[in-house]
Amino acid sequence: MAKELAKNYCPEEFEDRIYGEWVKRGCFHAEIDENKTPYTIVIPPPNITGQLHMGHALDETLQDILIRWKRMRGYCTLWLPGTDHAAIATEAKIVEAMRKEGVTKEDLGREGFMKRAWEWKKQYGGRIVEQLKKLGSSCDWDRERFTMDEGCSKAVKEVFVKYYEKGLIYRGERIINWCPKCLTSLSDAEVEYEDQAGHFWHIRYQVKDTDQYLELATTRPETLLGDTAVAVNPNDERYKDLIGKMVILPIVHREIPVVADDYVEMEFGTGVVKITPAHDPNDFEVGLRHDLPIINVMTDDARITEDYPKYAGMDRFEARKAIVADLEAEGALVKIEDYSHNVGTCYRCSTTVEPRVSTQWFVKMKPLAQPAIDAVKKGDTKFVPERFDKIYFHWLENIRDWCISRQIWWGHQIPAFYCDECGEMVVTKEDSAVCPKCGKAMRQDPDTLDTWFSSALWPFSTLGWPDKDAADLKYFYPTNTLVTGYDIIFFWVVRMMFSGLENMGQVPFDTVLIHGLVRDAQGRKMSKSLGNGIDPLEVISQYGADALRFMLATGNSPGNDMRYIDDKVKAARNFANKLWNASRFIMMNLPEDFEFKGLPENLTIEDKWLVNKFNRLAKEVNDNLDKFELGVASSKIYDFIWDVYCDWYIELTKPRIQAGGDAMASAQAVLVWTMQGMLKLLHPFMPFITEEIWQVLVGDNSMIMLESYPTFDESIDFTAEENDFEKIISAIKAVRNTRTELNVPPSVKAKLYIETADAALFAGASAFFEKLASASEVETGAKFALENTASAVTDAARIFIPMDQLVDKEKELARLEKEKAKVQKDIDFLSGKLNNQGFLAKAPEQLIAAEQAKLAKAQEKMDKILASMASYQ
RNA sequence: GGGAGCUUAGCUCAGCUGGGAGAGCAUCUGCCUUACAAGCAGAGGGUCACAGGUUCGAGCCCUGUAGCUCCCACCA
Repeated sequence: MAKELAKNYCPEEFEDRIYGEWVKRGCFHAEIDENKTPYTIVIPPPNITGQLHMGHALDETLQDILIRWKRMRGYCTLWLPGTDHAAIATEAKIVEAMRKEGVTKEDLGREGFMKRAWEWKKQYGGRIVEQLKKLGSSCDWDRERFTMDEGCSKAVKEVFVKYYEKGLIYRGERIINWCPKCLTSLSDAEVEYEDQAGHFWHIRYQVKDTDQYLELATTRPETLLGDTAVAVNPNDERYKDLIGKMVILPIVHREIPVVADDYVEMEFGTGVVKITPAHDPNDFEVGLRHDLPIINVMTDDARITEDYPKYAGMDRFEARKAIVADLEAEGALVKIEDYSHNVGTCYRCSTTVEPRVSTQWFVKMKPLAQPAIDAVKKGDTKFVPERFDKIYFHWLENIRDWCISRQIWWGHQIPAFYCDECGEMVVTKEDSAVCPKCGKAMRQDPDTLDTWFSSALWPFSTLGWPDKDAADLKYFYPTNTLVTGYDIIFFWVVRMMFSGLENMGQVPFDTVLIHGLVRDAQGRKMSKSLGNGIDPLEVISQYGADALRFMLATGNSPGNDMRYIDDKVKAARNFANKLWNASRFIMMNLPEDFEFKGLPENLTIEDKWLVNKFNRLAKEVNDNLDKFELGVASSKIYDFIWDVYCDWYIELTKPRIQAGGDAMASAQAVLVWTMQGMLKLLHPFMPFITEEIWQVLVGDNSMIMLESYPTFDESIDFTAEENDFEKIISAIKAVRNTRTELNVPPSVKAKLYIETADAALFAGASAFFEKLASASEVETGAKFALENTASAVTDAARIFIPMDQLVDKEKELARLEKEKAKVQKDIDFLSGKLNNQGFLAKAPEQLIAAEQAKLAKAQEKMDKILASMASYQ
């Protein structure tokens, strides 16, 4: 053994070094290999503004596990990394930084601002990437991309122009969601609704030339300035005769018509609705149907316009107060009720969204949505867990056109050009345009695209598209697994789906693995405002990346939220420590010149017991990973390493190691063989520690991450030996149990008399009883006539533990009585089942046989207990 | 108003296509046994939210109820 493992498990001493070695040796790089099957994951590109949080940590961990597993399974694996320009979020950050310096966007101008933004990107955009590396992410950094890099920008233009030419993109004046703080339009997906306590202001509008009033209720009295009608239901008898009449708008004293529209629910409120087409999406629709004027009463930062001098310059909420006061003064306010309603807020800054009429660019969604629906229905893409396809269908089936233009500068500028001379518009991939009509230089649309427009293309724009012959594109597309949180399905997954289908003619990935949120210990969402976020980097520096990864993978089942609990990471760290020490034990017991030659020929029964269990483990782990049950897989590995290997097998080998010679040599070989297998199985979950141990244990410059993953070996079948050896294990456990219950300290050794039909089996295991069951010596036989001994009973053996001075007859009888009751319960249960005609008639044969075998064992055990009890009578 | 998820040991959660309830932490009892006290050996602890149903058999399938959480939706 050339190198040695450090005495203590200190992940901080090797994780960075190991990562450096992987990178240096190009282990993450995907080289196209036509003899291999590709396996591709594109990373959900984190925002360049972002700092690594627990959500990323979970997302990256799951992806890295899959990638490392597939890589070891011989696939040509590509995990393509990159970052997203995060249009609004980034621009807001830069503007904020500028504000502190007293600089505005306008001061810099568009070009100056963009220059500054790119500098910002250069400075901070790499931060999150460096943080990803801390986790051990095995991304192909040679292929790192950015949504605003040259290739992605080219793809964006290509798609925009293509959609435009196909009539899938249009420009028009619509009511859109407007964020008065970000000063831009938002898509429907970017609006978050929350219940807010508010009021219902009942206001009365006078019917013109009468002393009649129409009472209506509103949650937004300030929009009254822009009212252009009042609506009632056409079937509402109460108001039928008023339809077509005019009412006087209070305060403003404008005359507006009463219109009839089905949209109005008679039962709700007073059955009368004020119609403000410029500031409410429903009212906008009503306005279209009745050809009502649209009066915008607010500026882009949601202040009242100059058209209403009394309120001009007030923001929405101030104006509301002032208008309510004026309504009251005018006698138009009837009453105020408390009312809680849904308010749309900006998903970036949480400001209340203001619906607003403006000219924007839209993607026509219906024709794009259908193929995306069909693809999932056909099973070309599957959600894990499946239930998320319902959410996906529902969203796509009810989708409205996608507003893609944003009134900010940081992003892909819309490739549309206008002629200020003649009003001509041209959409082109070129950087500039000349008016085809009057030959004048054209002005490019100042707006930029929704950040999700470019991320929608991510699975193919990053592989070289629009160059259809790009080698990466041909080899790696469609990608395989997309791993993301359920909160991103609408923003991203659906848009990648229809973009992939429309532009590539194929789904972008075959599986969408959905995970939940990582919450805090109390189950609350981690958030900046609550200050309850846990920094993954701090966790890593305290416990190591492996511990964090293992905790995230193990505590998680697809689609479900999980809580971050420090003790869980600690438990994972302890597990790493256990593995560390187990390998130290092995290495310190290997000779200097040890040469591993695989599994030896002369396996003992306990070796076969172990090998058989390992073989089954390898099968199950692969099966679980195939089904994306990562947490189940990792906990099986955990159990095997801790319970089977450390607590049993290592202890079992100690006598052989002390004995030396061939016994020792074969034990060493089996220890090493299994350790290597376990390290490989665990590697995707805990890449650092497994690599570190591997390199010391195996040496030769080999790397575990490039080894092949263990799979089920059909040629191995030691089931009989495994079952036999289980008899020894239960006997040892029974002896330990008896001794503990009788308060016998481990230091007091006793001779064991083992009465069993498997005398040879037990005789061969005497060293184990000495080592693990405090036996001074062991005698086996078919029958012993001993009195006044304690006894341990299993179905296969009755073990006498003679310790006269220690054994309290009464206590021992009581103990046996307890055990008898337990076994009797088993017998009752099993025989009840086996006497049930229905069960015998309908249960599978195999099960019946298994139950019969269990009953036989229980009965054997009962016989032995009764025999032991009899010896006390 | 629709839809989804959750409800399992004191706590946090697993539990595959239905075949006698599991883990970690916590608790109790012994152990410094020459890899590991970040450990070892033992033990206790659950009417699997509730009520029905299907079945030879239900934590798992069906129906309903309650509580919690989330998503979607144009009742102002």
